[in-house]
Amino acid sequence: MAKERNTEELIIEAAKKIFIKRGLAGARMQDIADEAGINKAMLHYYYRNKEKLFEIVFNEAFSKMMGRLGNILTKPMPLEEKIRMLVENYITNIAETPYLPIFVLNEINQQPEMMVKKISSQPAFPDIMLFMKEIIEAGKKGTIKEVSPVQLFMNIVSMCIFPFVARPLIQGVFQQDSVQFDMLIEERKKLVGDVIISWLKP
Amino acid sequence: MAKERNTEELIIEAAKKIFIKRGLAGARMQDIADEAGINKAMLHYYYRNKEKLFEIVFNEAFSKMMGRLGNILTKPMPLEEKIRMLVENYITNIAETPYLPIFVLNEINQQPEMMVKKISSQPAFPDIMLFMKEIIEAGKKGTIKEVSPVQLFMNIVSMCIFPFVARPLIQGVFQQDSVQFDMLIEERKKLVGDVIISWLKP
DNA sequence: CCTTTGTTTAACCAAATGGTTAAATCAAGT
DNA sequence: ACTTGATTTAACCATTTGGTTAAACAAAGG
Repeated sequence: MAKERNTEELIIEAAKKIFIKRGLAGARMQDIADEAGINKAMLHYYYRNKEKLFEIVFNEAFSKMMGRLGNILTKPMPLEEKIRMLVENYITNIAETPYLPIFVLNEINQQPEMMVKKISSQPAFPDIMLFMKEIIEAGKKGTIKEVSPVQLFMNIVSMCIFPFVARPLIQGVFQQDSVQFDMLIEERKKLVGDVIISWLKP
Repeated sequence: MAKERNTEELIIEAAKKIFIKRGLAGARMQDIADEAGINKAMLHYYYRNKEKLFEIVFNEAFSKMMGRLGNILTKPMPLEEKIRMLVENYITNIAETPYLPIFVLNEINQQPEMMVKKISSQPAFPDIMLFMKEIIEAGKKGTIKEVSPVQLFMNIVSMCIFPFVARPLIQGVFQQDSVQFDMLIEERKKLVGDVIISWLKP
């Protein structure tokens, strides 16, 4: 009955590559089939249609992008150390799949309603909520300056993700080749922490 | 001979709306024609083909996004004040056309080669280069901490632009309605300046 | 009035694209 | 060997889509 059970896997891997590169509108089913080295009909046999296939790819990409934040946030350690580790870890993780952010962000902007549904059904990011509470309490206690935890979060995530999203622009404007760009990113693993911590000093 | 000379303008306006909303791959020529309230053939009559039309829209969007930086950078004033004004002004400007950044960034990532060509032919952003020199000198003089001007620039632009690019995500995760989001942005006009300045304190 | 020249439209076209199907293939189970 | 049920393929289909064209229209100029 069952043949090689990895046709499904082949398809998903190929779909990831094509969708993330071209986006939902720009991706072609034929290209995904070619990338996987299989017949186009197999895509529909295993995953019904383009949207269903896209949904799987997108959900995984989305989880990957968000999940990387959580696992740091929960660990118990001094706040400053935690923020520094969060930044370093997050940048390192993104650098492994640098095209994920622009893909996820663009598709989200293409269908903002999807976001509302997806978020509403999800566990509401308890890690992030806990971290925000920690920030508020540290502010009241005087350990750090009192700041809006949402703004803090936006600042951290902005400085971690944006360089990857704007990579071709940055390389163009500042005339940086790929090696130089990677060095900038490496430097930011500490630098972004510095920026945030200096801002939070009471 | 000539009828209403604003058909060309109608087309451009419609093209902007559709391209910025859907991207190059997602935009449909028929939708642009409908938006402009004219016959589809007119698009080709005035602008040859989809790519030519897109190029016009993209170039204007790109210039708009970059140009907004320059006009602040050149004015002579104390560095701290200049940075604060730059941030406030840039955020205000982006807020007027909040969909431009994700559009420009996504299309750039879709065709990174185009970036190289476009940048190479442009005046190389002399405003930005001057500003970077000013940062280096202020660092040597001890007015501010010695930092990489490229990193400084990335930090500023990241915190200014990213919130707009990630808007649906931010609203979802932090359960912010549109009014609340606008308030966050308003707050950032000063806050981002604070973050940068505190980091630059010697 | 009629010619001329730029503008606009409806109809049309070929290629691309997402999706389907009927037949072929393959791997057990008997 | 034969049956059975899942898997795979080539050919096909309907729709969409970017682009074209021939004819209609409109506004001067003579």
